[in-house]
Order: sequence, then structure tokens, then C-alpha cells
Amino acid sequence: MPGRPAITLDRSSPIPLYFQVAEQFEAAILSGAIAPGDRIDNEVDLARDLGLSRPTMRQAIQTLVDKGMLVRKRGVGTQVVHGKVRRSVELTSLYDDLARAGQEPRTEILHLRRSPADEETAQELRVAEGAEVWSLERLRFVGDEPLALMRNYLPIGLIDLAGADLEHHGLYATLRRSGILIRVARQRIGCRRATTAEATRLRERRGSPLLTMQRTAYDDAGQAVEFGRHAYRPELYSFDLTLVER
Amino acid sequence: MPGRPAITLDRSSPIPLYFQVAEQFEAAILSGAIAPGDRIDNEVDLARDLGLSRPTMRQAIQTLVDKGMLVRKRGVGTQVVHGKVRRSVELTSLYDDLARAGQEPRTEILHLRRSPADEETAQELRVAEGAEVWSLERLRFVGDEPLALMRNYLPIGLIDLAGADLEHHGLYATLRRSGILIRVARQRIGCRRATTAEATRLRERRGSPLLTMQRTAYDDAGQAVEFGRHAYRPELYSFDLTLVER
DNA sequence: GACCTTTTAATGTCAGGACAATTGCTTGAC
DNA sequence: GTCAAGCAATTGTCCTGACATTAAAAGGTC
Repeated sequence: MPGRPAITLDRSSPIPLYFQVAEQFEAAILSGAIAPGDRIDNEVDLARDLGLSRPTMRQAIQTLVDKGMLVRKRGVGTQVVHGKVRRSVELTSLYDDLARAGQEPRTEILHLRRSPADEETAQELRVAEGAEVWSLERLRFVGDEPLALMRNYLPIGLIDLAGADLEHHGLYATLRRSGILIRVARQRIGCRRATTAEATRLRERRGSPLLTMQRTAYDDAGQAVEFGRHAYRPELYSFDLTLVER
Repeated sequence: MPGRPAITLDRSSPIPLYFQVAEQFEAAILSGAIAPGDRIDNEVDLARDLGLSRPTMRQAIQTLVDKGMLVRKRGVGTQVVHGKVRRSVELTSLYDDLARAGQEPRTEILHLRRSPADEETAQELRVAEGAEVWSLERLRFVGDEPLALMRNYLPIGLIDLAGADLEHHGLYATLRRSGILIRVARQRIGCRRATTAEATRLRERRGSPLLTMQRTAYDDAGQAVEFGRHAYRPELYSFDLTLVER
């Protein structure tokens, strides 16, 4: 029946206070210290007891509401949502995802070269059709099984991929280390039959269903940074997402 | 070069001020009155000119940032994101989606009955295995083409589906009208071959790839109110989503 | 001209307060 | 006993103010 976890604040830390509070609430929820369905204490009391202002406390709770872990009801209170919280689709690469899950991913670079952009790629990256772009094709494994075939296109001049260690760090981590921060991405998830070439690479039969994802990512200047066409083996991969009504 | 659209505020309206501002900014962006890449005026000036406080103005901008339409950069400003804003995955039903797109959807109810919950359904809805739940199966058309086969399971007692007009209103609208508000939903998107029964219903060949979506929806009390297993024809449907880094 | 420092401008964080709106419960009348 | 009015609890909205942090631009020095 704890209406709140034990929370310690470090005011000298550069980590924002609302974030510290949110983190510790999240840990308490994930560990089960606060059970699903439990009501947490009201904002005013929490703020007073922690020595915070109410807006700061509200901001902490809001971040968890946005994550789908808490639900607020005016006149009632704030509750922990039922149902285990699956990881939602995030702005991270598959490599990061797998590494976090401890699955030991491995990447094989099939090719990395400069080539003219096809029509769709040019449109997504906002370059002229036929203009040169980086073209990267990779095959990702979990253990010995091929998992995904990934084709990425990046505008030239943004980054020099030739020297990047793409086998060990993932595309997004490579971009981050070059100071390129992805802020917005638009994805389209679909499904189609494997081509012969895809089937060979992924060790599937020709015509097997593949889960596909197209993504265009934009940096914090709103510029298109990456366009990708990926294909996943559906027995090994799916997209989990949490939707929250505002 | 407009740093802002013309904004009118109605302080007597029950619609929150921050929402009024966000709506009008959104309209200006969608209409192209503010072009992608344009920087909008800074928060302080906007707040002053509109006669609002800065937190309110910030809240307005934040809602659009959350939607992926704007990007903020500390020390720099706030910009309109490039790339047309596709509809993101929202907490609405397919019926709502299609109706909004003016596609004239049509729904055929294949069956609506009470039946014992299988293991997965029972777990998702948090009822005992074998307990009775509503079982609803529908086939959705766009024009003459079957688009999706939808199987939904709802706990009994929450709502009486027997009298609902599911052919014309969609499941979520029906729930809304009964005072049940969906606040959080978890989805898993995948892909597999069609079974014979599915292929017949969807006018596909047996073994054709189908896009699948599993969803569990929770109301504002955190209770599971719906579990669904849907299958879509991949030539006619895909999932678009916008991801935003927080 | 290249490089470092300072300035400036913008968003990020936080405080404290006030009132509104909604909900659920209690109390009272019938 | 039942129903409705009132009340208390809780989140929603909005205000004013302050300082911190970051990034780009401007300026000065070598």
C-alpha cells in the first residue's frame, strides 16, 4: 500500500529534478514495489513531502503518463496501469535494441558505396534524383540466424561513412558520435513476399512473408538524415508499441 | 517569413488556451502558411504578444513537438519539421481512419457471441482461462475489396455488445458512447501467412502474407477492456507512425 | 586569417500561487 | 430505501517570476 516509493533527490546533480523523480517512480513500478492498479499519492502532497513545487511534480508524473505507465483521472487520482510495460518503439536502431536484450547481435556489411539515388530515395532525402548518396546494405544476425536485411541511404556530406565502424556500432550510434542527433522519424510498417535475393540472404524460401519497415529520420534541424528500407524475418521480429491518448 | 500565424484566442471558451494556440499553429503548418524549415518566433515574444504566460505558450508548442511537427533546439529556436506529416498511429479504430479519409468503409459482422476465452485472451484481459468473454469477428471492406479481418475479445459486464450497431459505428466509437475511454493501448505488429479460412474471407490465396496486429487496450482505470487480433491485406494497408525523441 | 573569448538569444528548469472542473462520497430529504 | 444536493478530494489550467544551460554570433587577439 505504498502511495510512493522512497525517493532521494540530488539537487547538485545536473539531472533535472522531475527526471530524477520520474526515474525512481518508474523503477518502483517495474520492480513491483507499486502494484498495477495502485493509486499513488496526490500531486500536492508528493510535491510538499519531496520539497518540490507542484509543476515539477506534475512534470515528473507526466513523463510516466506519456510512457503509458500511469493514468490520471481528474477528481480521482493517478493509478499504475495494468499490463506489463513492453518496450515501445523508440528512436534507436535494431542493434541497440538487441544489445540491450543481451542477444549478441552481429552485423555483416554487404556493401557500402556511393550510388545515385532512386526516385523515392531522392524524394525522401530531398536531393535531386540521380544525385549521389551513401548506399549501405547490411545483414543482421542473432546468433547464427539472419534476422534482418537493411538498406540505408544517407546524403553525402553529412558524414563520411567510409571510415565508420558499422560492424560494431550500428548506424544510429555512428551518427550520434558524429554529433548528428535524430529527433523525428517517420516509419511505415508493412509486409510483402521475399524476393529471391532477399530469401537467399535471410535463409528463407522465395516468396516467404517478410515484415518491412521504411523509415525516414530527421535531425534537430529538420533535415532528412537517413532513409531506410528494412526487411525482417517475421518469426524473429515484431514491432511493439505503446499508444497513449492525450 | 511569418514567424507565427494569425491567432485568435477566445478566453470565454471552455477549450484550453494552450490547445487553441496549438490548433491554429497546426493548421498554419498543414496549410503551408508556415513552411518546413521556418523558425517560429521565440516563446517569450509569442507569449507576450498573445497575452499569455510563457508556460501556457510552452505547453502549446510542446503539444506540437510531441506530434512531431515542430523541433526545439535550446539556444537556437523552434523550427517546423520537414517532410509531410503522415497520420501517426493513433488510438482510433480502422473505421474512424477510413471514414476520415473519405473511403466509405463497410463492415460485415461475421459473428458476435459469448465464448470461453483462450489462454492468451484470458491473460491479456486478466480473466480466468475459459471464462466467458465477448467474441466479435468482423470483416472490413473498402469499396468492394475486403481489407481486414478483425477478431476482438471483450470482458463481459463492461458493455452489452448485443445491442450495439457495430456495422456502422466501429468498436471504439461504441465503447466511447458507453462512457468507456481508452487511454493506453499496447500493440504488436507482425506478419505471417494466411490460413485457408483467412484467405477465403480476404479473397487472398492461401499462404499469402498478411500484416497482423495484436492490441490490448486499457481504460482510464487501467483495466483491460479489449484484446484484438487483426489481419490486414498488405497491398491495402500499412501502419504509419511518427516517432519523436523526448 | 585563424583561434579564442565574450556576448546574446533562445529554450530548459523550477518555484509558488490561484482558481476551475470533475469525480466520488456523504448527508439529508422524502 | 432511494434519490438528489452538497462537500471534499484531486487533477487541469493559467499566472508571474527567476535562474540555468546551450548554441550561435560577434568581437578581439595573436
